[in-house]
Amino acid sequence: MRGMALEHAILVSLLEQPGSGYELARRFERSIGRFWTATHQQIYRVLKRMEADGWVTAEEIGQDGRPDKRSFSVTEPGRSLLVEWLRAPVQPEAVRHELAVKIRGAAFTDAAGRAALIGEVERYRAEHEALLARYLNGEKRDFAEINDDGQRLQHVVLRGGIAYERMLLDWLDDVLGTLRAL
Amino acid sequence: MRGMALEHAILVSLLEQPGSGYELARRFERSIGRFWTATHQQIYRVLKRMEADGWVTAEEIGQDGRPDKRSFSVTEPGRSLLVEWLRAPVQPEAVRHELAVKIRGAAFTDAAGRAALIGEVERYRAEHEALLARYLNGEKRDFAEINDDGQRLQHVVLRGGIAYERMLLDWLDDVLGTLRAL
DNA sequence: TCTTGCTATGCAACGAGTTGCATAGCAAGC
DNA sequence: GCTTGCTATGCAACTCGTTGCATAGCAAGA
Repeated sequence: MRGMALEHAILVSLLEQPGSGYELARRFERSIGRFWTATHQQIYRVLKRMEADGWVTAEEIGQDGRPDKRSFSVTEPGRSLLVEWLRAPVQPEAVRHELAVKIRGAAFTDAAGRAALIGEVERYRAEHEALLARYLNGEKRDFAEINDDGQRLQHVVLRGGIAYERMLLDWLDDVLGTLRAL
Repeated sequence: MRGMALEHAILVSLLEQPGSGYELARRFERSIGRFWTATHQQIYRVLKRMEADGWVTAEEIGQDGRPDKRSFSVTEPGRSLLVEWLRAPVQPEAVRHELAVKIRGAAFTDAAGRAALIGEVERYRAEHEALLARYLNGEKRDFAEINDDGQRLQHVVLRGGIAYERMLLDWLDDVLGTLRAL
């Protein structure tokens, strides 16, 4: 019961909306992926274990014109496991900020190397600018009117993503200024 | 040459200042740990591999009154490996934000569960408030006067940490407001 | 004297995450 | 007709990170 965190993200996602492994993988590429990444291989593997443990059940759904799928729902034991986990302390996150390592590493390269890094930071910045635009777009689309608590909670998490991206863009400008002034 | 990222963080740290595995582990608890976490077991294991690959060399240092240590420095091949890596694109980070999962999970628990989560968020907030205070303190201590490029780069990374913590505290207030209003 | 804590190093087992590959049917465009 | 791409599922091998444990000397305080 240590790591086992993908399980919880899957339980939340399936409680919000039952679905197949494939559908889950797509959600992890979109909304859930903002705060928890996972590949389809990982999801199928964990889903199988969760099914064996009785936290989720699958329903076979025959589709015409495309392969059958197995739609998963959360069982009562699964739900109470999640509720229990919600009460547990938040574990300190494992930080892994590659760009920060590169920036400190810039002290040990030459002018050409620093110029290349500046280019990389600019590219990275453009990516995150586009990401912020997508978030803001999604916010307008999905949260124009708020109807229930689930939506309110999804919205506050999205606001976190937006705040993060804005902070990041400001900091990247600071980084670019610093690198250019060396 | 895929993940292999702890290696780079170690190279940067050893270029900034040679040191033993133990000293590195302490640095990863402090400054480097702000953007890259690693345990001493991991560090020793990787250091051994890096030594075998010729990226670092060790010098035995006998100390009186405490165990001998092996102080590591970066070799020329190690340095050029780092410089090469600096030019490579920044990989997209694997996000893993447990608190966000819990917040969305709060939709599926009762009032008591939500109250417990609020308590957890408050505790988490207090932790990060203390962390911000430490960062600001370290900034005053270490960057009152700036003498070289290395310091300038370390400072901009620290400013990133400070900006992150400020953003996080604001967002946690938003989260607490949202949870209390449910 | 005994215990706690710090420096200093490391092994072994396990669990989680990544990468590459494989299958299979159907739809859409060239 | 052929290729590309999407839905849908999964295995196998590997690497990375975590956890628990072990050793050993010295310092400081109860």
